[in-house]
Amino acid sequence: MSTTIKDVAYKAGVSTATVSRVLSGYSTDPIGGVFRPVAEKTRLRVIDAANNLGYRLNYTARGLKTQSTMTVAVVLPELSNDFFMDVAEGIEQELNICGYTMLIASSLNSVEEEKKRVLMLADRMVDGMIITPSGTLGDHIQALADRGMPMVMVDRIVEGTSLDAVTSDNEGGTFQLTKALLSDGFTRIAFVGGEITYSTARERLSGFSRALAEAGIKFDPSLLCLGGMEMHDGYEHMKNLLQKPNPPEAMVAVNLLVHLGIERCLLDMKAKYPVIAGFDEAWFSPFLPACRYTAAQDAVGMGRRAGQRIIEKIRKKRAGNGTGTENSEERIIRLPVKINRTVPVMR
Amino acid sequence: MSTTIKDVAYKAGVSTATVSRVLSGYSTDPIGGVFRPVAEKTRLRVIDAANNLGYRLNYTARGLKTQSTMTVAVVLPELSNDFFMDVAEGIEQELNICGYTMLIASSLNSVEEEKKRVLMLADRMVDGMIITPSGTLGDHIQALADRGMPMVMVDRIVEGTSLDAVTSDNEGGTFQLTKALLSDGFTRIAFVGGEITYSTARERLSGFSRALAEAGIKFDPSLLCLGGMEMHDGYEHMKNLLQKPNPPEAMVAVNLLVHLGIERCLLDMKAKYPVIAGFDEAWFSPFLPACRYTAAQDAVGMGRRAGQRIIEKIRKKRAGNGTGTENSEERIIRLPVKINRTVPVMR
DNA sequence: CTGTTAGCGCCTTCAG
DNA sequence: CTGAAGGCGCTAACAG
Repeated sequence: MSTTIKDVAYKAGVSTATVSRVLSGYSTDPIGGVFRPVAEKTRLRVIDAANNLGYRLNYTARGLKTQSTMTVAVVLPELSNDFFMDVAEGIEQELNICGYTMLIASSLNSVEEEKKRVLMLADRMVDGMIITPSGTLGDHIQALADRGMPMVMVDRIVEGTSLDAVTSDNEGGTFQLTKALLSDGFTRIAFVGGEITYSTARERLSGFSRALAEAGIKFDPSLLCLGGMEMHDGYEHMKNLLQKPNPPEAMVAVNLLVHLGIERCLLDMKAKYPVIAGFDEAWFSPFLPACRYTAAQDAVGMGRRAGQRIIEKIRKKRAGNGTGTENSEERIIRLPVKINRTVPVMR
Repeated sequence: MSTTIKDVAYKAGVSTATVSRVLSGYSTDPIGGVFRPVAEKTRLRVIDAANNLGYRLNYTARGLKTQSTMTVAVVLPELSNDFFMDVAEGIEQELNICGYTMLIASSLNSVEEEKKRVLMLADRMVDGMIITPSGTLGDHIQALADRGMPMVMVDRIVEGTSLDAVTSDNEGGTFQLTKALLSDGFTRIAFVGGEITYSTARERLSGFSRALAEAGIKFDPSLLCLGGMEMHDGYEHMKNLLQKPNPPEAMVAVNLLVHLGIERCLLDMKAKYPVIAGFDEAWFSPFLPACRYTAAQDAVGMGRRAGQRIIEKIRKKRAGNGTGTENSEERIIRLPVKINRTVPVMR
């Protein structure tokens, strides 16, 4: 097969141990990083031999020995979703800096699939795992963490687990979004979408309620349109609202997809536009006729933080002390979101 | 550490060899699939023991022995791009069916990064690789393939390699897109965007030219705005076009991002809209004021085909005969694209 | 400073 | 039908 450490050893006239030493001792690899005592001329001979033979270190084999594969697994709910892919991009950036590789899988927003994928990945001897849980149940996640797998959650949080997490200030963001609408003079404000199995949705709803409460508004329950995080959910909710005697003047959309569904429905129905304040932002937000405010998340930043976090935990684990679950730092990082007023072009 | 085959063997009162046999012999795993002679009651004892101990097969270790890790690597130019993520989704679906796991990495559209990532992944002992090349040079790709790595290209093609590929009918799609504009009566049609290092861009340009030629139009070279595949490229090109004495009446955008840039520019400049026919389609296409036609690619389908293809090659390789590069079937699969007329809402 | 010796967890002849 | 033994490619003591 491929050329191995043995071939290099033979060609350089040294033992495999020596080859291994120069390979890991002098590498910029974060795993070793320490200077290993190998005579300079021996070292050069080895390096030469390796280059001539086109030798490449086999990480799988090394992993078997060192119990570390320099890979971390990422389990996301969907791949074809800008938001999660920005998160993934951030994670990859950070991992890459430290020489880690990212293994990615999608849970398709199903807890069952998630379980399967998580196990599959764990079987691949990954060093750690970053996950956006698809449900309210985190038993399988917690179980893995308890077995010693470094883990961090990103975006969505499962309460009752002891894992670290990186997410956005969902509550605060929605609070501000709602307040912006209020100070524009709107009072009949609907809240649209939100799968309450996701922490993000719950937190956003909570921010909305608080803003209304603080403003002393008594809320019309028929304006609470919970359920769903997808485009068609927004569409359906909007359709229902339009059929009511007294539709809202403004609305808060739980996320971008729901926001888009609403916009699309308004188009189709040729409805008089209510104003929308939507969580998430996209470069095409200005194209959306009803869009007035957006809450921009730093998805890439979230990914990066999650990446840093998992690396910390992996290192801490290797250094000896447990899974790092017991660290005293704040366990949940919440990144601020930025409220923007959409430039009202071409209404 | 984790429970191993040894523990299971001990608990079941058999040898590790026997455990291994039931594990791989009876598994639905495509690797083995063959019946191995183990007495039914022994088999059950082993299975029992494994379950009790919560045993999980270590794929890394197995890989070392079998030279097969049941993982395939996917190298894409960007992660935060709907199109490529749909492709990835398709790949994952197909791989998953056969028990393979997907390792993903992004080349950031840089050949240098691509090289690094490709090698990194190869060092992880992946069974095969699917790649969307970032450049015109495919030496590193071809080299890997020659070393026996099953590989297939997706979306973009590097000529001069002997690899299989799955892509869209870029030429035909753009041809039709252009023809649609022509039959609407437009004659001054610009072609905007297109990194000629990418086969997709070259093919699309070629389809455009053919349509014009067949219609007997003599083309104004100032309407050829080559370069770039990103939003800002579309923006800049449009800006330039608007400053010319005689801007186009219609335009073909090389892809979605460029299309969006154009739209955005038109908005900002409050320009009288030319009509756009754009390669790629999105659910928000109807929101784009200038959009008249789209060419929808089946990205998920492309991914699936690529997934199937790589699995075939991996199997063929294992079955004995080389890399499968020499198969007689058509090497390049081109999926048809669908031309749609955008419903002209709210202009 | 360097070579020898054991494995990491699993699979696979080769004998029974 | 099953067990013993050797090895995949690499690293980690332990001796020199």
